[in-house]
Amino acid sequence: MENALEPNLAPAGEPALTPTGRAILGMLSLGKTSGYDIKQLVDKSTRHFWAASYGQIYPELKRLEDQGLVRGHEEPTGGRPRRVYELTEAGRAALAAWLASEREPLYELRDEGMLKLFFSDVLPEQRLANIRAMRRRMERKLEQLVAVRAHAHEMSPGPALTLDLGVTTTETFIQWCEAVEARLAEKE
Amino acid sequence: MENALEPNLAPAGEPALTPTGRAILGMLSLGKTSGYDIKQLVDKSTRHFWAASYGQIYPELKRLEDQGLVRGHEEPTGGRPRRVYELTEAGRAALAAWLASEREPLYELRDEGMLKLFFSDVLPEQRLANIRAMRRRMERKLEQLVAVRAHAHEMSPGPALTLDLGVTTTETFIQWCEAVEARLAEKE
DNA sequence: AGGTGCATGTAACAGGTTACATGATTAA
DNA sequence: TTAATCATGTAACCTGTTACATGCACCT
Repeated sequence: MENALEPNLAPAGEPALTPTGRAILGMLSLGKTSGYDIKQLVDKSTRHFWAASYGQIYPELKRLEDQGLVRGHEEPTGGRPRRVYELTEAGRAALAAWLASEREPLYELRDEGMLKLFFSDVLPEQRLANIRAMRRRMERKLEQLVAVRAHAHEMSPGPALTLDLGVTTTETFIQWCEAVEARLAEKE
Repeated sequence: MENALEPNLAPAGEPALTPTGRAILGMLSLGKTSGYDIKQLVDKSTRHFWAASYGQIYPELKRLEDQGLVRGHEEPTGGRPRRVYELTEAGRAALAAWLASEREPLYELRDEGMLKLFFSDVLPEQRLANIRAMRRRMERKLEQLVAVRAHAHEMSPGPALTLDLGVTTTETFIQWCEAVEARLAEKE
């Protein structure tokens, strides 16, 4: 009988963190910021493999503060309210514990383009168009990744490596599409 | 002002389909089966880019039947109940409409391994271990993909191409890991 | 007699998105 | 003055997973 642990069960004593909670702690390790800025940063940097919405970020920051992992204080910009958060010592420890944890990391992919390709025998005349559409999407993604990489010189190893991996796999995807497109177009 | 359409809004007259509903219609295009068999097939074939659980499949089959897109009837195996579904004409048309649709396909990725790499500057001594863990996971995935590919000769183009794309990108991922691991190990 | 696989289904939960509400600041 | 951007937050909704409940069939 397998003694299956719950995926997010914290290892004795450590606070339970949601996946988004972990991501937010990570973002705060890059410097103290507001919920709004976290969203901007996510959209610029990790969105291709980890997205987040305001509806998730703001409540999560509150929960993290309740757990003592982050500390927030008001830093209004003129009359415009602004709440800035930073990691506490406990938060930094929780972040390090996560990074060192050997628990199977969450991996979830839902790719409708691939699903369309999988079922493309039903409508073979659409197959080439589907692959072209997938390639175009990947080209857009590559463009954005490359645009961010333009700041590579100011990047530390973590983000730089992640970005490079993204670029490499995206390029492979595009090359595969090009090769298959050529093969399919030839047959016509 | 952008006139943003709801993602799943059906193009006038066509039945609204959930993402899982589309996947189920696709699976039924491969032949009539039961909910149980759909789950087995998904786990064997599309799970790396499109998973499904019983809790989703059974209610969805019922909804699809209510919409007239599939038709189910009892086909017990001895005393063991079994409900087998097949596409109706309307279902086949909905499937074709989906495959031909130019709506931006759903793409969702949540990869905690990448997130760990992104924040690895907080705990640089774990970086190499994180990358190794990612490579091991990808090697397991590749193994499963290759195992399915052993039946490639009996596969039609759709599944075969999808599988090939999966193998190609996974191999690239692994090669990237190997290269970076070598670079990091050298520095130590 | 007992374990594994076949087979169906539901209820509770978790996690996340979207749309909405609100309002200040800044640049055109 | 008006649009875009900064900034926070919530409620309703959607989608999906997990755990559970049930029971037959087959093999050892």
